[in-house]
Amino acid sequence: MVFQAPRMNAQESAAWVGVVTVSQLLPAALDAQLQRDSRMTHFEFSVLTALRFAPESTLRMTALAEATASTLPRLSHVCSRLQKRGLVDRSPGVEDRRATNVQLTGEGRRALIHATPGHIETARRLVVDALSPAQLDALAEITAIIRERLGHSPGDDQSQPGAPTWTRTPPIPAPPFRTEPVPRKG
Amino acid sequence: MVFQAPRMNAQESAAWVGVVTVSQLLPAALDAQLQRDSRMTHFEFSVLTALRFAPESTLRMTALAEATASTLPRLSHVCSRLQKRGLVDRSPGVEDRRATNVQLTGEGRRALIHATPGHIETARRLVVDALSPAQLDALAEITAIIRERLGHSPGDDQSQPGAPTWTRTPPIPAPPFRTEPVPRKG
DNA sequence: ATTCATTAGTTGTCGCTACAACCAACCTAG
DNA sequence: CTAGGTTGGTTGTAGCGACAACTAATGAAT
Repeated sequence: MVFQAPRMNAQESAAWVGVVTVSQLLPAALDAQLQRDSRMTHFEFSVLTALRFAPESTLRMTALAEATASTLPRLSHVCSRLQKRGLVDRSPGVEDRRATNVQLTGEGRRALIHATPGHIETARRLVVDALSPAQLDALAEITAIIRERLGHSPGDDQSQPGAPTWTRTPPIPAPPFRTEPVPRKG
Repeated sequence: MVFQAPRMNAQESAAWVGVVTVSQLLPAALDAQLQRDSRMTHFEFSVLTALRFAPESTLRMTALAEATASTLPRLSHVCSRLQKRGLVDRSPGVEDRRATNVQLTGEGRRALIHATPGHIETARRLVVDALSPAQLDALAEITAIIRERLGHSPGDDQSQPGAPTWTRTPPIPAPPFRTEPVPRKG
């Protein structure tokens, strides 16, 4: 294994500083917009959106954690608050009684429908509409690579083939927004 | 101004979800590594690094806020903690007595020197070494565009020519790492 | 000189998240 | 059936960041 110099050239540094800065500012911007316009966190929005596209508008905690690239403890706290606000319901699982099923309520759906347009506008204004199609492709590819790297921790060397290579933060992304005018069936 | 559909196609969605997911996971990963190995936040690391490359290892709060793409209140809290830990000193300005000059202490420099290699390794492992030179260029360009968009808020329409176009989160990035083998003087 | 507005920074409070500890249900192996 | 381990989830705590309110110093206008 070749030793990598612990320094960066100008090209590397520009890319690194860029991605770090955006990673710092973008979440804050998304939270600010959603808080201001819809009184919810971007993470809460992600949770509600994940539920929205799930069958029965219901997911168990583990699935929800994967869908939002989050952790159980964080999710548990957030769902408690969302439940207190009446945006989701929680019920123990029937098949496996350890499980907890989280369901989007009518009020939750309404809140989400109210929040979505502004959020997508923000997403367009800050990122999507600012980039060329080629850049969008590049960004998707680059983030996919980084996400894969983010999956495994540094000490995670006992890679069983076929087994998941990540420990805590699963690489599965949040569900994308509904794409395009829905294609006709048949 | 043309109305933009509040939906995304597959291409847009992939890029958006990608950048959001990375923005969520990358800061956590950086914090985790630095906390584990050096007992400091990534933001604290940024602050110390900014000071390290400043003349006299000193910057006033405002400059430090710009250098770290942060806000005064946040910075103030962080500097208080860093001072308590003996990593920086704070002294009132002489020219302008409202100002506060923050200086890196010897101990702060030592802590930073201890932390830096591991952090750069992490940066390489997670991002830099995973991307081709073309991708690094693309990433730098894309993040520059997004950063510019992140500068101005949506309601910020009274753009005075020459005046800064941002309100709260200045777009100026943190100082890059020292580049390449240092060029010989003369 | 007095007033008012602006700039620089600090502080208080609240909400969110990470981490660790914990509990309960399931699932084997004996 | 029961002991030990694993999985699914919750809770407690401590620390960080956002926002607003505040103080203090500067500068400009009268």
